[in-house]
Amino acid sequence: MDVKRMIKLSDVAKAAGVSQGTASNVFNRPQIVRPEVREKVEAVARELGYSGPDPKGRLLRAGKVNAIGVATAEPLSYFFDDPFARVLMSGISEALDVHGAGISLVSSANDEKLAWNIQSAIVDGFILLCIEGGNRLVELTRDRKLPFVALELDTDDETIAQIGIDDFDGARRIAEHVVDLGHREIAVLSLQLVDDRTGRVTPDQIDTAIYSATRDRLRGYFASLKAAGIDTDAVPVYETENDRKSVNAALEALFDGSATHPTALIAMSDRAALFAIEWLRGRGVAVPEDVSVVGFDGVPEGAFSDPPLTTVTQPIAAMGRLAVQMILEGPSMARRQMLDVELTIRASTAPPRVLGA
Amino acid sequence: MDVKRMIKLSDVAKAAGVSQGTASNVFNRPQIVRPEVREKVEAVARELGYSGPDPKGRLLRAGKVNAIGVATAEPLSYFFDDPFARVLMSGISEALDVHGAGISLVSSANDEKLAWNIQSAIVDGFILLCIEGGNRLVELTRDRKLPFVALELDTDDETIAQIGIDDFDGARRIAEHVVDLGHREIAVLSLQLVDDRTGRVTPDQIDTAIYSATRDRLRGYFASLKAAGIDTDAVPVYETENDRKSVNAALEALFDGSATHPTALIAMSDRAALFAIEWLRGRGVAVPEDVSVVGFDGVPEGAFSDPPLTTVTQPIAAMGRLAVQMILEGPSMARRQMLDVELTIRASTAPPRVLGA
DNA sequence: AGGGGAATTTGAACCGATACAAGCAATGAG
DNA sequence: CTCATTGCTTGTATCGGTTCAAATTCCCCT
Repeated sequence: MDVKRMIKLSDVAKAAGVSQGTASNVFNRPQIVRPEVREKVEAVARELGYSGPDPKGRLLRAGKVNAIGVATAEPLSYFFDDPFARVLMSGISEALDVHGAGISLVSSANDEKLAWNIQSAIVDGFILLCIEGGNRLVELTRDRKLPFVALELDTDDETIAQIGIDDFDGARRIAEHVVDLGHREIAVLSLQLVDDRTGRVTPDQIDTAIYSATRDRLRGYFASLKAAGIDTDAVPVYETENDRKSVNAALEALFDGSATHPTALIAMSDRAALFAIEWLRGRGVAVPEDVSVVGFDGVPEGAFSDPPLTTVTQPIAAMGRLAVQMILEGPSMARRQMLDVELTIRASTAPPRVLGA
Repeated sequence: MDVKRMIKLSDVAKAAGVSQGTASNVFNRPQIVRPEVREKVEAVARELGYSGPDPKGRLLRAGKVNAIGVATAEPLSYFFDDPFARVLMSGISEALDVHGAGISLVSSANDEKLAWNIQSAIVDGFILLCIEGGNRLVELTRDRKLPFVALELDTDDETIAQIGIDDFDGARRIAEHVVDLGHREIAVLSLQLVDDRTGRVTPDQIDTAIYSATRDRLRGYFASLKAAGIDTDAVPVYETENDRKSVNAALEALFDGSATHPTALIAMSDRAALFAIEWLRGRGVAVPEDVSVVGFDGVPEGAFSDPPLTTVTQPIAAMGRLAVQMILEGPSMARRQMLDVELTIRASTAPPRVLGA
């Protein structure tokens, strides 16, 4: 036998000789019950070792949990290890603290468990961190019929509440920075336009992208390049999977093949940019003297890389705060929020070396 | 009006012309219900927009939440901003991932809200992060009558399940390192022995400490100093509040007053040690050439400070994993677990400058 | 003493599910 | 043809509370 059955409110009520309703009031609205009755009930409760109503019961009746779930298709430790996630969670925490609400972390790298965890999470709403498997995440969450907002979700779907950044504008501005420095030979390390493809992209493939952020960033880059009189059809664009392997493959194609090479590399993520810097320095190519490199996202590591990375910084904490606000304030807010990004110019960019100098 | 009342299992059952029990089975043990019935129910559910049983209801019946709460008397963002907390949470996450359980973050800097949050958290157990206000936290949690384990709780209370480190041994070993280098003029930057007191401590105050970790570390230091033939009664020990202000005050007393000063500073926390290094360098005192400094805890920043900090490293992630295990495996485990620490020797310690050299 | 209004208390209905004993129908064995 | 089995299905109790209309009690006033 376990410790004998947990005693509950009705036990206390019976033992104190009052109705369950009154006992409930003793704990929830003590003012409305006569002091002597209250004390009697409290005494009995203490004697029986009863310490307040079980939240599980209250919950069912109340409906409100006072906690929101943050879900992602990664292991739980992602929330504490990943720099992006940490800043985001910090923003979320801040906003939630103001409301006195809690956070439930919902996650699993394994799809089956993820589904179950989302289905059974006890929360009032979800914030989805769609770094990976975003569509699946949205699909699963939609079934819960709770308010939710998606972050970093790469789609145009207007039926989903989401917070994003102005990809086009961010891309446009960083490309502008690059051409303003005088670069004309530019290559792009893109993220994926469609699944499972890497390598050089032809211009007409851009409009068939299924990932809208990739597409918009590309368009942003091209807008600035065109404005500078560069023939964008001739600009090499390589799709990568945002990992070292595919980035290196793209770099090999760009640098090993021909006599000339780009003087500036525009990467669509800081991660890719940092891989690129590493690869270049490994080859004795100086950054930014020989080749300038820019990223996108503004992860904290970019500030400490060597050289520090010029990039487009997302307002990550602000996104977190806004997400909480959208959940808690209900559907009164616009379904799609687009935040402005900031251009962060550090030391990975410089004017191109003058020929023959 | 809101969206019309959420439809529930009994609605589906009624609409499908089956009993609620059968409807429940369709979702929980589909194998045992005849395929045609199952399909009928599923069809009705889809039609009515019912997507699976509400976890709130299930919860009450099942009793198990499949999530554990991590509580601390700090704002929520503490979990993501503080380096110690992050490593700990990472360890907790790892262990929880294996069990497929979730995490609820329970916290609030405000005592009243903290109490409420702990009382109403929907969890199977708690891990208490007792950095601050540990006793209050324990008191609050005990009332929930759920399994819990306290981390960094500074007490000898044997009735509380807790995970700690061997403070005495860690202290002994780092002090040994210091005397082995040849230091004889040593000062200690202590944490608090009792509340609300800072400044120099007399030897006899040590045994009246209410904080056992502080006391044990001090005893550990003294054990090594005594073994090296140093008169511990003459060793200056300053209580600080682990903040810049009280650390600086102690340093002023140590370095500004007299002609001689210690050649080694033993701080009881990395935080205090890092403040000390900053203060010393601000005065043009070279670390470790003029003064060696050691810390305690092994926070990640210590590895990147200038110079990198010699310290006692706590097995933080291991503590997190163990905590989860203790909660999930029930009371079968020993109530008090003491983990070994590791001596991390970096560049903030060196032999003392030879006089007149 | 009687009446009216305020202050408490009661009892039962819910909240949304799961579990389990008991019922029923179909199949197989004897 | 009857009795067991097997395989679903049903009905109802239970999980642990909160809520609210109705009933009761209390207090004060005329």
